[in-house]
Amino acid sequence: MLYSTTTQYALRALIHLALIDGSGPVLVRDIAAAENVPKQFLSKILHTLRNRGLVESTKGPGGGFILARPRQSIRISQVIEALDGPTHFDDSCILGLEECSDTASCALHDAWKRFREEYVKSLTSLTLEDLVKTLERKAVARVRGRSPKGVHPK
Amino acid sequence: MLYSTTTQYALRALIHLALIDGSGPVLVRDIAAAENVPKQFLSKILHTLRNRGLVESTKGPGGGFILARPRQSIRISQVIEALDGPTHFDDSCILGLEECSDTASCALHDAWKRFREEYVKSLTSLTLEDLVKTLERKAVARVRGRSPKGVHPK
DNA sequence: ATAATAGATGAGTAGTTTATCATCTACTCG
DNA sequence: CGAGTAGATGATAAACTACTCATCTATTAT
Repeated sequence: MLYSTTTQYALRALIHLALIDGSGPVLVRDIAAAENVPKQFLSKILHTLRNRGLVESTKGPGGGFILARPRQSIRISQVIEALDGPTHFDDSCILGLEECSDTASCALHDAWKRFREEYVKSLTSLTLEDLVKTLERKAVARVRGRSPKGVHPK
Repeated sequence: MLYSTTTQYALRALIHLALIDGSGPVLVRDIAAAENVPKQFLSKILHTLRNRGLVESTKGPGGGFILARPRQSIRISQVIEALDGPTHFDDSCILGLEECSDTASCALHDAWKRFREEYVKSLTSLTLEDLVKTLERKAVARVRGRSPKGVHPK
């Protein structure tokens, strides 16, 4: 598993918030139910996302969580960094060596470096807005796909 | 960290064995010292590598570990699978969803799929032999690089 | 005020990972 | 055979992850 459960839950919660962006605060309880995630655990994850400036919370009736910034300005890489730490995207050695740089490097350094750069680039370019659009596109495709009598786009 | 400590140690031990391939069995103690890894822990990792058919062990004086197959026929992907399980290269959902296939997929499914395919391909094509050659090439480059009076290759 | 609502937070539990220790088994050599 | 060598293995411990429980604090409505 590439990401910890914590990071997976965080991404799912933020995607959930991005999908209903603008409709006011969302309850932890509702996110937990919709995403099938333990409520109290999610509460703590959202708390650290708040400390990282990704969401805002309000207490009391009518309270809940909203995105702290517009969804097109929250990058997936920022979410992952917020929870797994900046070292996730570091040039740290894949074999766990202390000393592993471009000049004195392990056997997998070059292959891993090329790969990691692609990875970081793609996660840095993706925002919550992009994910919402992807989901909307998929939803449309599914509806068309299941239309009776073969109603398909040209 | 992409790989568990266990997998990192296993890769380092196998690369170590591949480097001195043909010189007879190597002691756990020697691998542990060279790779700076706890000896007894490494012993257990090597034991599971033996169960997976990647190394062979002999007890008693003159004993130790050797590669079970020629180094050009041990793929990096096989080493990782041997320890992290086959699910590591699965098409399992990056967001941890139960239901996430090409038809009903999460917001990151497509991006992740493209990426994972590249990743699996590169680890499947790399063998221990390739890593040994990489290290040898690097060693040569370093020696040339530090030659006095600017003795560099054309 | 006070009752209801909703997030915040400390303490504790269960399971996994990463080890360490002691002991056992198998093999070689003299 | 028996002494030494080297891997095999079970028990245990520390640290981390993924939670749960109980309680506290802040906000709103009446």
